[in-house]
Amino acid sequence: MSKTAIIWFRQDLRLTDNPALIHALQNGYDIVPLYILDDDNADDWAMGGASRWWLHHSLQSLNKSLGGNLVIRNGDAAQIIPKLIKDIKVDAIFWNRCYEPWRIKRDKSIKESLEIETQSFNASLLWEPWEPMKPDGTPYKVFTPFYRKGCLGHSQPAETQSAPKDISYAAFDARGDIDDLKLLPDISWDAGFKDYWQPGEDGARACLKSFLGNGLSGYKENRNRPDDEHSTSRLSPHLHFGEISPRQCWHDARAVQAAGDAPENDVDHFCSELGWREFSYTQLYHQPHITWENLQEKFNIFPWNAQRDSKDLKAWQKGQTGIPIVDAAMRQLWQTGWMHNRCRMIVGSLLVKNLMIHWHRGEEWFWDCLIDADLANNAASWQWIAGCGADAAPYFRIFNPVTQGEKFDPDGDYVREFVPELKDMPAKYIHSPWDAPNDVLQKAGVTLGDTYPAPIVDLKKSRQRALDAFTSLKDAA
DNA sequence: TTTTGAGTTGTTCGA
DNA sequence: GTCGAACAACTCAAA
Repeated sequence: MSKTAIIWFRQDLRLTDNPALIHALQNGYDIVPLYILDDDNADDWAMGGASRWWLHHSLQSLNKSLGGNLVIRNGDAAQIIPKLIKDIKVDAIFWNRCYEPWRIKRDKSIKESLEIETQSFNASLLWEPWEPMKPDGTPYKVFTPFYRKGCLGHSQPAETQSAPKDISYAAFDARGDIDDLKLLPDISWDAGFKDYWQPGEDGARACLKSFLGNGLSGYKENRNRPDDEHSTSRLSPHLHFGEISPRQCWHDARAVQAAGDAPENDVDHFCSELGWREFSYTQLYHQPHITWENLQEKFNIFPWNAQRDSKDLKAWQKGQTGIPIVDAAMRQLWQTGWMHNRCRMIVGSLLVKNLMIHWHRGEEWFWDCLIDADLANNAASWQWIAGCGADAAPYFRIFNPVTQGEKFDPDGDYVREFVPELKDMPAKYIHSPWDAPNDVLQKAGVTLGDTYPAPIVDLKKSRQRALDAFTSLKDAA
């Protein structure tokens, strides 16, 4: 007599190294693979537009790998799952854990309410958020000891498990249709996305392979260069949707090192970036309020400039600030659904410090626009750049976008790619066109305030204003 | 309990 | 052009 199990796919849209799936098959279950788009339970954090685009294509890829057997539902998982269990004769349900507060709450409630066997597994993290703890049992608040002692001192990341060879499916016809989830936008702002990305497990594997071959060696230095498309792994959306496991990224990178094809310090640095992802998840798990509340309470009285929200925020969002590297980065985000990490810091610093706009506005915009939008990483990183996080940048660390541009995009190629109005500007002035002599501007066909905006903010004055605002916090405390 | 050393990612200024 | 110091003081982790 065959047994049937639902495999509830969530942020683990893969067959390789998928513990819930492998567990079911090893224990002789026929499976019903299921995906539920559950906006009902998501509180403030229903998936953003760019993420939905990615999800649509990732589900199509997964469904293909599953021989067209993926069951699709839309709505409250707490109602859908009991109904499915009743409709199909199901003996067990298995899933891989998610760590967003709303999902933890929902999954716990579902687990308690079901009368069949349920079991959850770890597919998304190298270490569970409750594993790297200080000797006194509390979570780390500083990255370096968290990673070195808490993570590396805890255990080696588990080995990668192969994809199952044979999958037996339980008979079930009412599968539903991915198209009915209406994940793609009505207005086709996503036109450029497909040129840059291949969602799905095959795309994820290709992405890792390309990075290990082209980007890993030299990563520690080159990772800061937005003008070099191979300088970062670009694995973030694949990791977010679980199309590849962090364990595989870790072990495959170490294997390249063992083969002598990448220096140890580059591989260490890549692994520590995976560690930062773990750190974000640990923070969110132990302090679920970080999505909206300043981790450092003294920031609760910070004088954010609410008046600037409308005009300056729009200019920032649309890449029309008149500051080239910022505009290039914000347009990269809009066009490709992704932004280089170095640039995320630069645009974040400008928004929060120079424009003194609340980090919530940046958090919301990134949530909607990023294909790799991830609750833990997004919240923790915005708190970091705003200076109110657990292990945040010191307040006086305010990025100068001109200096940053000259340092990390020295030829201006990144700016030229995304800000074509400036494509004929010489490298010397491309990061600060307002400093260029008239004849240089004229030759490049640039008229500030006409063909390209004049800067919306004076960098020097606004820097000082931010410093003064932080000083006022200190005085108030 | 107390003490000590350290803390992702920067900028500016002056020698 | 290059280099080191100042930018503050605080919290965290661990001895």
